[in-house]
Amino acid sequence: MAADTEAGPYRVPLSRDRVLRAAVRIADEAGIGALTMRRLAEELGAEAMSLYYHVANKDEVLDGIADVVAREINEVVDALDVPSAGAQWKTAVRRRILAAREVLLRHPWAPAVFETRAAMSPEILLYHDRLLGLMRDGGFSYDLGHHALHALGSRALGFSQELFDPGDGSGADEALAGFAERLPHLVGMLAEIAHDDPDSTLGWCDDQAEFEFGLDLILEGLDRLRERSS
Amino acid sequence: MAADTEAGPYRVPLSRDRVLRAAVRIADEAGIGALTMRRLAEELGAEAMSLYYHVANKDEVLDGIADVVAREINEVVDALDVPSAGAQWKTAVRRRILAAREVLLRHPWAPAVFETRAAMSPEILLYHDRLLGLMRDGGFSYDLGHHALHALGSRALGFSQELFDPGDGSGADEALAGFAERLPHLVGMLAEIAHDDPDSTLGWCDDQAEFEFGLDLILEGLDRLRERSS
DNA sequence: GCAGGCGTCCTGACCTTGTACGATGGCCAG
DNA sequence: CTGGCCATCGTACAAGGTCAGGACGCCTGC
Repeated sequence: MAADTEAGPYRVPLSRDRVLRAAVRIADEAGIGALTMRRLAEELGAEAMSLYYHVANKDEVLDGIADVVAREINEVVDALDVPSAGAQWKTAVRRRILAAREVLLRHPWAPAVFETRAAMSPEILLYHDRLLGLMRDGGFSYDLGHHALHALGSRALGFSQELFDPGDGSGADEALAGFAERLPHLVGMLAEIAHDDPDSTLGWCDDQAEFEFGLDLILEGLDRLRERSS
Repeated sequence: MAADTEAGPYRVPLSRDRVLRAAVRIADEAGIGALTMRRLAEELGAEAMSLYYHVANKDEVLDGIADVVAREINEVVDALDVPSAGAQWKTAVRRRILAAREVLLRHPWAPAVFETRAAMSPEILLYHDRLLGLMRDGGFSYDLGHHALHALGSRALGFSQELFDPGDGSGADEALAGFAERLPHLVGMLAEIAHDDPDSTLGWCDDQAEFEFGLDLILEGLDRLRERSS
């Protein structure tokens, strides 16, 4: 991995590109919290202040790594070749979004960074343009396509915001058990889920399955609106 | 506002509650970025280190203000009295979520804080338990209710994650115009939207309308699944 | 009435992190 | 050789979270 750290007699020169790649590496391996300018310089065998010749400030680094991931998504997604005409739009969009999701699963820090940034990076725009294109192939009006992009929200890029997460297997169960009598429905629900899925701990959820459920719900709703409008 | 800053001969003593309230005040008025321990102490007419007698650290402050807002949501939402039996579940859930959204609009920083925290605070759990209760009134199985909570995601609490936001009126339009020829669908879409809504700048979106569109799409999808399963 | 303890608050300092400013050293044109 | 530019670095500062150790008042047991 950090092959750049050890420099031979001739050191590879820095560049905006090398800086951003190193930043992604750090975030992947040690989490976005570990990404500091000093740590980043170290990864490149340089000093912190040297980075500033290639990037304006840390914000630009964050924008940059968001763009790197977005580009990676676009590369993966453009390699897909799924027919999208008429009723096939739905499968095409579905495939595309699930492919994007796979990229994000390789960069778990990326959603958090996307959320913070303005998200109007060229690559993100490109991604949404193509997605909208698939919908147009399916017969969407621009108006419906617009609504669709908003309805999908972050799901369009392959992740969803879960404010309610019934236990990742961590200590959440006990916290919940504390006022179980005040949470009759959640407790009942978790009991049933645990029953259905015996080899999981109480309250465990299959993120992928839930993501697809929500995605399909939206896509099917959109498809109905599409049919109605045509 | 900062009536506590000026202390008479007798100063109001600190307390966890006063600290959290002051923190919410600062976030509301100056943004979450302005919320530092020193600034918080100042707001209370005290010194930074004094806060640590009432809260363990800043993380606990953030957890705390998230809980304050969640409590505010629950208060508003519990005051609602909408019938939820059978097919009425949908309106009940819809009203509840839109009411929660109104609270969040008063605390624009809250979504970002919710996203960061574990979100398993008692108040958040309570909120979701009640929401699930409404669905049960509508005839949902626990399994479908579980999927529903995941599908709603952050929308259940009244906000949605927008990674694609075609211009808040800021300089996004020009950025977009830069590679217009590479974004045919987005450009076409924005042209049409601007046309439909002449009194808005190019690309402006009605957040509230879009939120409701996405919400209704999901609720209707869930309602269909409910009918099919009964 | 008084001393010790405890609850509450504060002073000072440390550490991390981003970054401003200017110096350094190599390299190339004149 | 020499001046200038490019890329890198050293030093230093400010902001912000937090630790260690007091200071101060009130309450209680003797």
